[in-house]
Amino acid sequence: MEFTLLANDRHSAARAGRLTTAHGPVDTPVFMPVGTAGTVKAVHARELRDDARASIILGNTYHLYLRPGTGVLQAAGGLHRFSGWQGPILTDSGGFQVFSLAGNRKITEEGVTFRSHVDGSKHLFTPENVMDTQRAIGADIVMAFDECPPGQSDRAYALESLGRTRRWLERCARRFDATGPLYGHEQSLFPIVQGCTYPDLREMAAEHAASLDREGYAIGGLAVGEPAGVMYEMIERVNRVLPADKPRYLMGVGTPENILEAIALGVDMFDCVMPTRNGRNGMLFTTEGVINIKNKRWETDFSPLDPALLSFADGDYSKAYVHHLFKCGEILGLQACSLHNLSFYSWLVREARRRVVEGDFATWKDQTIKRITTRL
RNA sequence: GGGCAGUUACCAGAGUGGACAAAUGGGGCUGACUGUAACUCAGCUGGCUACGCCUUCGGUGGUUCGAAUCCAUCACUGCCCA
Repeated sequence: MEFTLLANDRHSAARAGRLTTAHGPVDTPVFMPVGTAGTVKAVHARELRDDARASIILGNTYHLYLRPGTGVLQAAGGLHRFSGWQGPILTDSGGFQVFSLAGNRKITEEGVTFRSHVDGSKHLFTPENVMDTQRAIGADIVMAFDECPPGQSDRAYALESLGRTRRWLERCARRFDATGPLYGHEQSLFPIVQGCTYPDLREMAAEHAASLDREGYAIGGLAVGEPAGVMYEMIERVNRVLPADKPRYLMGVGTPENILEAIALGVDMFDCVMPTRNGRNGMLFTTEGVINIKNKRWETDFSPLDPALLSFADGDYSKAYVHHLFKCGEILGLQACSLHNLSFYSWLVREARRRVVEGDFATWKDQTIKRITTRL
C-alpha cells in the first residue's frame, strides 16, 4: 500500500493525498461509509460506488466473526467476493464493539472475554485471533485490537489501559507479520492511538505507534462524550507526533463540522455511522443545512433533497416525497436518506480536498461549517 | 313500529360514585443519534397568567358533600324482530 501526499494547505495542517490499495486508489481526505455486517445498511454496493462515490468502506470484525463467521467468509473467498463490493475495505478490530457492549465482558492481559449480542454465547478476542479473523475477512486495511476506555476514565485507568493497548498492539503486529494474506492481495495493519483526554498519554501512545513503522495510523477513543475542543486538542497533539508521510485515520468521527476541523488538523481518513444511522432516522445533512425530513414543514416542499449533490436520491426525490415515505414507513425513505447523506459526506471531503489543492481551504472551511450546520 | 346495545380526547378503546384532564394502542408534533445489539430511543399531544387554576367524557335537567360513572328525558348510531 502506498500513500502519496499531493498538497499541503498553507494555513492549516490539512493535506490532500492518495492511498493506493490492492483494490484501487483512495483520494484523501476520505470518508468511509460504515458497513458493519458486510453491508452499508440500506445502500447497494453499486449506489455506494456510482452515487455516493465511496472509494472505501468499513466492515466490522466483531459482527462478521459472529455472523457469518470466518468459515463462511473463507469459503466465499473473503469479504470482497462475498459482498460484491470490489473497492477497498477497512475492518475495525472489534475493540470498540467489545467495549461498547455494556457488562458481559472481562478484560485480561490475554484479551477480552465477552458474550455475543446475538445469542449470549461466550467468546474470547485476543490480539492474535483478531488478526487471524481479519486475514479471513481479507480487508485491505486491518485495525489493531485495542481497548477503548470510557471517555471520562481517570488518569490511572487511562494509563493502565494504554499499557495494555500498547502490548496488544505489539502482539497484533507480530501476529500480522507472521501470517500472510489468504486471497492474494496485500493487507496493511494500522495501530490505534489511545490515551483518553490526557495530552501526554496521547503523545506517548503516538510515539509508540509511530515507532512500529506501519503504513498508516489511527486515532481512537475520541468523540465519546468529551467537548469538541478537547477532541481537537488531542488530534493536534497526536498528529504532531505521527509521521507526516503516512495516512491518519480518526476513528468514528463524526459530524460534518468535526470532519472539516479534523481535516484542518491533518487527518486523512474518517468513518462514522452518522450519515447512515441519522439518515434512517430522518435527519439529512445538506449543502444548505440540516433538515429533519419527518418535520411537517416538508410536507409540500417539492424541491429536490439537495440539487447541489450528485446521487439520484439528491435530485430525483423531493423533500415532500421523502417526507411522505417516512410518514408511511416505506423502506425507500431509508434508502433515499442513507444514500443522500453518504452523498453529502462524500461531497464534503471531496470539496475539502479540492480546496486544499487550490489553496483556499481555510476560508472555505469556515464558510461551509456555518452554512451546513444551519438548522432548516 | 318493537327489542337490545351503544355515544369517552385526532382515531380506536379502557374506565361504571371520590386516587380522572381520564389507562392503552395508533396517529400527530418535537428532539436525540459520532470505530452501528439503532427502520431506534426520548418527550409532548384539552386550555391557561402553569409545582396551581379553568373547561371536558352526545344534549339538557336531576340525585349527591362529590358524577365520565347513578336517575329522567331528548338526540343520534349499530344490531335483531316486524
